[in-house]
Amino acid sequence: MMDAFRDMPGHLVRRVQQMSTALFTEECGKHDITSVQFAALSAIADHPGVDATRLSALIAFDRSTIGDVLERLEAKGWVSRHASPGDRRVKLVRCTEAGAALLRDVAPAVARVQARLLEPLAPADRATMLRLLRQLADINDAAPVPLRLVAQR
Amino acid sequence: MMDAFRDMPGHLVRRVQQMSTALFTEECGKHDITSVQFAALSAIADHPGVDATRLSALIAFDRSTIGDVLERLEAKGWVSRHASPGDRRVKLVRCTEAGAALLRDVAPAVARVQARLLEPLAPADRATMLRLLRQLADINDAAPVPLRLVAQR
DNA sequence: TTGAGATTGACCGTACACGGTCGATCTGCC
DNA sequence: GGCAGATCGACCGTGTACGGTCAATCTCAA
Repeated sequence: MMDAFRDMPGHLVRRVQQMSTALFTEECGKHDITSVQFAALSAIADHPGVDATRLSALIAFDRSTIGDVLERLEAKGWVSRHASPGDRRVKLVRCTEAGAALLRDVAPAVARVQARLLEPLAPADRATMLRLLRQLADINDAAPVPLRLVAQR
Repeated sequence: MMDAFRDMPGHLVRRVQQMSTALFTEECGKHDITSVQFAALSAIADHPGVDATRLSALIAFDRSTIGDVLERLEAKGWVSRHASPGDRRVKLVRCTEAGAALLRDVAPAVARVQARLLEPLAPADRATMLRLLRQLADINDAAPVPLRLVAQR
């Protein structure tokens, strides 16, 4: 029973996530962007004029975290925030030209991260892994109450 | 190409890790322990008298992080730290009786977390997922230079 | 034996994760 | 028309991740 936690899916997922982050830093660090910032910027580019709450749902970020991330993206000149004309509570976020250029520049490096992450697996297993991961994530999306909200109580 | 990042393994792994943490909090939160603290305490119980550096290697924690985690474990009375008789730089960590009791108490909840995390998958897929995750983590262990160190340059 | 280099734990700074609160604002229902 | 309740962004506190530095200490080779 020694080191039982080594075989626990929770621990293994944490390890793989760690490898993923390390790969991202290695491939994209020179662009001064993190994986979290890339996901946010990417989603903003795909959804011009989103607000912070909708964005956090799109990329599964905590609402409390997204504010800081947006601030860093804005400081780097990759996004701009403007008050919504219709609702004075809302700030709409848009990708700037510099942000779009950066997305184009890092795209190859990001693709390399995804390839290298699954590279140790047999080719057939890579597709399986992707399918199973997507299945877990999607099922959580479709759940009547997302996990996070359950955990809150 | 809309929302391409949704299909990236890196993003999916982050999502699944998120679900794992949420499940752990839901099942074990009432014991006032996090998944990280559980892994550390569990490893300490299995390796009485480890030092912080060796412990961080056992559970794949950052050396900078382990200090804070140990401090919290010690504050809760679950571990004790003593200077090593042979090497005055080293502090040896041991699990206390209270720590051992807590490990026994949370064991069922931790088992539930692991089961619930893979529950959405077909029974055959659960074993596959576990195998592939383990394969990725193990290969990183066996690498001549672990990923983190590569990233450090 | 002594000094160069490695190792250890403490500490710092930045980035995330997430639960919670607050004031401002919008909504629908009475 | 007005108020209860929902929603928005900002902010706070704690825990984790990780790269980096520092002083104390150990090791080994010259």
